[in-house]
Amino acid sequence: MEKVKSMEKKKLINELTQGKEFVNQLKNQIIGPLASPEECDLLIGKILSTLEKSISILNLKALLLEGGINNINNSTSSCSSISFLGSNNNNISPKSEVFDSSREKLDKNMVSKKRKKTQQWINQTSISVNGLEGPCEDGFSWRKYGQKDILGASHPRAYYRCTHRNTQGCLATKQVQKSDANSTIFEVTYKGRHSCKVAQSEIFSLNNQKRQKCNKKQQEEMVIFNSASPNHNAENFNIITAKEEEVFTAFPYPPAPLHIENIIEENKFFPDSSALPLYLTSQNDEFGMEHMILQSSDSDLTELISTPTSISNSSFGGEGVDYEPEITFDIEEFFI
DNA sequence: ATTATTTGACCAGC
DNA sequence: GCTGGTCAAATAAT
Repeated sequence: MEKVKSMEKKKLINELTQGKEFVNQLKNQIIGPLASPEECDLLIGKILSTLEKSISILNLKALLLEGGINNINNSTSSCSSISFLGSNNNNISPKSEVFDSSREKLDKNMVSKKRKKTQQWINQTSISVNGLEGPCEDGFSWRKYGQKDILGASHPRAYYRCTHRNTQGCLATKQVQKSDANSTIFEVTYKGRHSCKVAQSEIFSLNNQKRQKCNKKQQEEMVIFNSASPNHNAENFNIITAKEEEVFTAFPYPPAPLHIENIIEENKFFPDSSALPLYLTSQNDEFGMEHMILQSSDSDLTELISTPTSISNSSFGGEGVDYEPEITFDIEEFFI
């Protein structure tokens, strides 16, 4: 095990060193009087290749650590700003939903306005919309039922519930709020489980469509990239196939947005993911190194699923899935 | 006509 | 009393 760690560390250092070399060469090309577009293109291809390899090494390590998580977005995605956010809702009561029958206002169909403490789990995610008007589709159909200005927040919070609430009694809700720091990022908090079957089948077909699209795009990009950099065909091909075969859903190539909702949704259909984190955050150390930290809480019912942004609510994790408490993942630790 | 969104009011928790 | 979550009537969109 230690040997493997050492080898991976060497490989990573080697790749990054090469990348640095290529950047220096590119710099000389650009600054120099005889810069040729072909050589610049070649160097850019080399740099991208080394970065891809480095990221792959880090991601594979992360994947191994995550255990059952097979759909964590990678840092090369254009949604890289997405981060798994923690929740402080550990105090949510595990009590089942109980209405006070003494309340006069309650009739057969009326739901009490009383704040419910019955949220069973929360997915808090951030979605980079890359210029789109709103957050990524998550496969469920939602109906907006409220909007509030939140104290200290520059953007209002919108409240959505599942469209099938009335017809199927689906109690899933979500809150969407633009990030204060970056208005192109939406923080989406999911509460409750989807019990609607319509949504689940929609998600399944949506995910299949997205996966097919992604596959097709990957193939197209691969052809384009290979024809642009003939000297690196074999190298690049190896990277691509490794990702597709081993960690396809986690590491789309070329880097493409992977919505957190999809991640949770897919986990919904793969309930054997046994180590889903309650929250996953990223932070930078003094060297700018990004740390991915997976943490879980031993809160009774609150289950946070990481995204930055989207996933299958209802069975995400599902009943019977045990989360190990206080699992912390620091990617730098892998190399110690 | 039906469905979705907006928005002020209500309510519980702190 | 303040804040955040929800309701439901009014309004808009389809």
